Amino acid sequence: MRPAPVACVPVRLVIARCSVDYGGRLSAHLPSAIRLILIKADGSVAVHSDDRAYKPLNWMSPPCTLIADGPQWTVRHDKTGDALVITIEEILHESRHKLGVDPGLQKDGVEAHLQRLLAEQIETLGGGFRLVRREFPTAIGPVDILARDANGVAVAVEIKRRGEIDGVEQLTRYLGLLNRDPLLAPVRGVFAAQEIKPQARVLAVDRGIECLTLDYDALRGFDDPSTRLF
Amino acid sequence: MRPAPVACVPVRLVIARCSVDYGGRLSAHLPSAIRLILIKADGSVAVHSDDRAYKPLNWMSPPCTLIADGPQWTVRHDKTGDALVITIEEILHESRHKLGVDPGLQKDGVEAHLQRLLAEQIETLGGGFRLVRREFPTAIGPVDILARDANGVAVAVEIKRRGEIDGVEQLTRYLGLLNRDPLLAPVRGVFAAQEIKPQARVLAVDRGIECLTLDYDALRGFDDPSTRLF
DNA sequence: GTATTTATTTCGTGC
DNA sequence: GCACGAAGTAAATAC
Repeated sequence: MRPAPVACVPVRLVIARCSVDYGGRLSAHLPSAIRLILIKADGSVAVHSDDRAYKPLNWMSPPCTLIADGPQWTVRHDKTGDALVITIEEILHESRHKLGVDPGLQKDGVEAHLQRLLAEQIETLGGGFRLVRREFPTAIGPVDILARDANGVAVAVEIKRRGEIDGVEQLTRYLGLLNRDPLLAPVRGVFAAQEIKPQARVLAVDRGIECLTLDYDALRGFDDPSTRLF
Repeated sequence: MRPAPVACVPVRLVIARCSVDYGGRLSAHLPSAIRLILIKADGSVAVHSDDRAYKPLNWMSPPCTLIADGPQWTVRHDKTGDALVITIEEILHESRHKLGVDPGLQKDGVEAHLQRLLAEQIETLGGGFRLVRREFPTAIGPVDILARDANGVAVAVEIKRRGEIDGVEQLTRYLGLLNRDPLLAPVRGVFAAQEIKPQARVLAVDRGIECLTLDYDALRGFDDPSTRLF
């Protein structure tokens, strides 16, 4: 778990003519030039030129402490002692902005996207399959996909990018619960993942759960591109 | 060679409430929040929260093109077609700044530097050692240093900052090849690194490879320290 | 917790 | 231009 950013400390943007020295695992020097200095609420300091994409010319990662002694700003790593020394010659712009806590990135090449693709192409599970719903609610959390097979039998699908034992355990818990519902029981279980670990497969088969290896590219190929943002 | 930044295009700093979608090798989504959008002269766009150090939440690397259609900013990669869609809800700050061309980072202390220092001070390996050449070519790649010891026996040196097992494997392959050459065989092997992992050391010794821990500061001591900050 | 593998890796170097 | 290795790799995952 990454430490929560201190929301009351604003991000600080400084445009300045400066030179920079770094001493740590390596030594490095930046001659004088106008650069962007980005000081984040997490304490990190990054010195950017207007090229090399998102990567700074030099930086210090948290946990670190910035001490400004006149025009000499020293950023020292709290643990390793690595130091970044920024010598400010002229400040051309400075502003501070409160960003607040970020909800963070939702990566989707992962489970959620696989879930959507599989729901759209439910017959990947077998001919005659029909989707009941995604995120089918249960008392212990939502099942990724609930479907009915060609015979009308309920099928609970747990989707993972990489199928491991805990995913099988999770699906087992859902199946135990769903099978208590007379409107659903008996419920088949399908464990679907891009890659299923041998141990997980053994456990699944032992519990009567079927395994399905998902071909992400193939699923994406059948996708209707007109319905997507990209 | 990276394309020269277009100096007349200023870096652009935007603080905005926005949501972001990315579609490329993976799909990703950022829910609405206040973030820093950094648009550099090289065309790159980076969306930062005020944590996770220098790494943006999401970004697009050059060469790419930003097209602003009202509040929807689409950054499309010119070659792969990957797209970053930033939906702007509110702009809280915007400024542009001309940085000019950056003289760039002068690095010091990586493998290449260790190699140079050791080649210059080849007697670190033992009295009477002579350098044959750096980057001595073989069919499977160049050996970092080839030398002769005081008895004229060939010595192949593999240099790493951190000595791990794969470095020993690499040197082993070189030695196997070099020892087939009657002009060189028998060839001694030396595995030199600032830090050698115990497993790597055991493997090296087992294969008759000598280990040498490099003292970077001592090697550098022969260098003129007055020109350095650290 | 440590060790190993991945990455929208990025970045440099040699061919 | 492409293949390969290194990175102040960092971050996620296996054990």
